[in-house]
Amino acid sequence: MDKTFQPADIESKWYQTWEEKGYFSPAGDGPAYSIMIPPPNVTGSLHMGHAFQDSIMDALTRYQRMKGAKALWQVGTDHAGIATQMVVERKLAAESGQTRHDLGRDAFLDKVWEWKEESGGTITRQLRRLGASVDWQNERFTMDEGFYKAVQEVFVRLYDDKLIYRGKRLVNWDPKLHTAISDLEVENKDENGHLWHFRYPLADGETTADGSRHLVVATTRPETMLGDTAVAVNPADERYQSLVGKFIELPLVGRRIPIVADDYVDREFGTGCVKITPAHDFNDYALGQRHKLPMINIMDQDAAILGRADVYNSDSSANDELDAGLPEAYAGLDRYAARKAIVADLDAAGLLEKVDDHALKVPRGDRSGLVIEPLLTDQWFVATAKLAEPAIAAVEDGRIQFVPKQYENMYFSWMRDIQDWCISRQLWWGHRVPAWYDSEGNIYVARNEEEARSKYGLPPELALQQDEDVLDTWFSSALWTFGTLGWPEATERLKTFHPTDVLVTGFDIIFFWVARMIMMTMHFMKDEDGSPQVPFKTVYVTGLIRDEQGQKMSKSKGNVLDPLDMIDGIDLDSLLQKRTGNMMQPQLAEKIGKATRKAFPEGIGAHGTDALRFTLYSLASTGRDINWDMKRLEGYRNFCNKIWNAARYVLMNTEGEDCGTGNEPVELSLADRWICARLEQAQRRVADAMAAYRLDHASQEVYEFIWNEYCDWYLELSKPVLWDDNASAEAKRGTRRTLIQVLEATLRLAHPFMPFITEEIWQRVAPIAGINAGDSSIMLQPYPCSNDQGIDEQALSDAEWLKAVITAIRNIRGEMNVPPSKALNVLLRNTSDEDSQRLAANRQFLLKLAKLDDIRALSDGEQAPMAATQLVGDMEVLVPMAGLIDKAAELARLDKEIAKLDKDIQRLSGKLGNLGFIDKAPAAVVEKEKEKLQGQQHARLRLVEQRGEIEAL
RNA sequence: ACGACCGUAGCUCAGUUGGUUAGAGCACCACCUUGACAUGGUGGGGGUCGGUGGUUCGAAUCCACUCGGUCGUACCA
Repeated sequence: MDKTFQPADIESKWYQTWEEKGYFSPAGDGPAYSIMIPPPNVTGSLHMGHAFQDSIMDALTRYQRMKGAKALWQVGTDHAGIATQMVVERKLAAESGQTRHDLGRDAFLDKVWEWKEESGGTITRQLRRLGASVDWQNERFTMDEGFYKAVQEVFVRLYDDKLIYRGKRLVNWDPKLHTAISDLEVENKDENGHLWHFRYPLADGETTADGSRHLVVATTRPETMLGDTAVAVNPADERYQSLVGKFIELPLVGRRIPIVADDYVDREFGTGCVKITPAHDFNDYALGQRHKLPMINIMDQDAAILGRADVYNSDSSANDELDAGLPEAYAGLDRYAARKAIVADLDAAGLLEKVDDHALKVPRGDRSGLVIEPLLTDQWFVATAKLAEPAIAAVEDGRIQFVPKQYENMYFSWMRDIQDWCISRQLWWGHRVPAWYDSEGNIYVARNEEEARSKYGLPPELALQQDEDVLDTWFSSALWTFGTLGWPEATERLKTFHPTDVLVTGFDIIFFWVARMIMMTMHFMKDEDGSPQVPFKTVYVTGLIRDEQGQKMSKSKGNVLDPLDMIDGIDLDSLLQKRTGNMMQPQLAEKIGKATRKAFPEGIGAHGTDALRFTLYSLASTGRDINWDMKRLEGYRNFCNKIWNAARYVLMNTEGEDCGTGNEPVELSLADRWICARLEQAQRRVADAMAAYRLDHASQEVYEFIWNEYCDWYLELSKPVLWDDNASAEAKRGTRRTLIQVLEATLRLAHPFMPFITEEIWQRVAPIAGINAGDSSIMLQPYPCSNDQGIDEQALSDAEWLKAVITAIRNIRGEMNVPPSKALNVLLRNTSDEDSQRLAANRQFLLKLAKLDDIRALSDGEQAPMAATQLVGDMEVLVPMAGLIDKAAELARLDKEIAKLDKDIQRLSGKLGNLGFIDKAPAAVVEKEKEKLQGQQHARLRLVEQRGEIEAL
């Protein structure tokens, strides 16, 4: 074995072996356990957040698999409609200057599929590098044929159940992407704008209460005034009460629009008069519905002003009565150009009262970054109210539980105020809406055209045209848990693995995905008795991985870390290239380059997958964001190296030796019994941590056990036995057996967290430990679990004594600057019978680990030489000072100890002097404090005595 | 504005129902290349647990207020 652990040498080898042998497929007769991977974008690449979540899922899956479960980690990818289409469009533009319209729908889709084939391997390659034990044989893609079938099925059934409808409604329109997007895809950003105040002339010679001939309205979006269909005031506002029902002469357009009264209007804000544009503002739309106002759409798909408006009644039917004419001057102008022109024209007409600076929230599309335009369009919607009810109930009654729990509130707050979900997208890449139209616009929804004809009894000669739109990507991912398992077929997989056990995901997609999955699943998946099935029993919500400064990682900030770079390492030049090459905003490159050079002057070193994973687990306290820390990654790489070297030591001492695995007689030392007891404890703690989804605690326990117990103490304690020519064969055998068997079990304990290194070592260790595993794998071995026999408490407390004596001597050495090379003669004073027994049983350990020539108890009445002292309980550990220890230094050391005790004694006696404490605290607590005080006082007495003797020297 | 979460050592984080001297890793200081490991060993220093007030015999932990940060929702045109 190499002297240092080289992860690159072993990782791909083992992954390939596991995959080839089919170890990732669910197997056995154990209880089913399943996790669905949140499908990453098929053409994307994994970021740290994926690495985090996937590492967690893999640990859970490997853990359950080893515990005997028939474990399935379902893998797959998402077609990511808008994102993927945008990438291919950009690529097309760069390569040939063409748009998708130049190519046409079919040819364009071919291009997308080509791109998917080309880039789709990135994600799966990365998953393999992370060690993900996913079931590759059943990998799914949201656009594969079977999945499309599920999507169509759901659409048709929901339509037939009247839970999907088509309607002309106000939606968030992205003028760049030319598609509707959902509320969730809109980000509201604080921006500085203006508030324009316009004078709207009153019609028919009316005047306000104070004699003015116009009303003043304020707006942040002047261009929408072309579509105004009312001015609203508060019904209780006496300034305008008399004008309600009267009319305004809309400037520039000349339309007569009514003045209406509505509680929505805040009397205090601005002038208390609001212009109402139902076709271009959500609040106005709602108000328009209440007052049955017509809706006048003045913009096209690019958000440019139309020459003629589209006019609708409040029920969305076409309105032929109102004049659809718009001023020619603005036709074809972009909304911002139109804004400028309209403001100028109103100003020229003397109708601009004032312009104020105004901070406002601007809705921007999360993909395009453009300001979203509320636009009246025909779209498909899911009526969510009915679907939400059972979905809320499932979380309320605990059939689905969020970890951590606080996210349930987030879920409830959204679900209880849920809006209908706009599911159509004006894209080409996605699941095409399974609806057909005849020339009159009648709608026929079916799985295909044929079915549409038979279902609706349409004559063969009637021409039908399929809907051009595709469905929101989240519509298909909402079916992920059951769609991946074969639904709508009643497959064996579906029966076995649904409902799934746990969903691991980020809080940012609770609304996008989690909530919708719950709604869809509960509507379509039923038990035999007809009660709805939940998609998963637990939702484990992870936090975000941020950079060292707590900033979100993003491409434009240039602070993104690629998990593979943590694993393989990357030199500075390549990292710079990666971060600044091919940027959407090249002007940021310099700044990013500088920051990158500063953060990674040497690039990034290789750390290996196991170290990366272990770091992620150690930071995985539930639901909390993580500020990524390279130093911790290094620490856990060192941990891997520690394991590697511990194994080297064990192998050196056990390979080809008699390890007693054939049930030969053995003699077990205290160390042997102790490490077994500690292993038992560690197993219990890991099991508890896993049950509570505390992977940070689980990994911490593994770390502590391996490094601080097994390596720091047990391996050292094994040396005096193995290297002692006088030790019995039984003793050596017992130690070898313990060494190898504890290591073997520990590897299994650690395997879900660090799959590669544990496999590599285990393959060599297992046969020596007496396990006949053939060419099997650690990942198929049973997980080490508690033996139910109770823990060897005697061994634990004896070992504590042993460690305390050794530590006491080391402490004197350290503080007195006694070189480690100098062997000591140590005396023990005031020993109890137990101390004597422990001394006799562990003499060799003490001599070796504390580097002693000799250690013995003082006999009765024997005078002790001048010595430096440490206490272990009541026993004094004496290191004679002659020639070694300087008087002043020992006095100083004792003073420090005494001061420490004084502080503690003061605190304890204060506590015990408090009558309230004596009266009210539980007797056991009081008793404990009393004992503590006594012990400390005792200790202090001895040290003071000792100090006096030394001072008198 | 409302709500949630967070604020513990220089840094990144633990600290489940209130009860040893508040822990870990990294960083720091001193010593040590000893036959698994210098990606190491041994010893050590370092925190008034954001602040104030309260409940309690006892508060990092519970309550109120407050400051700072993150996120979400709602926003008035």
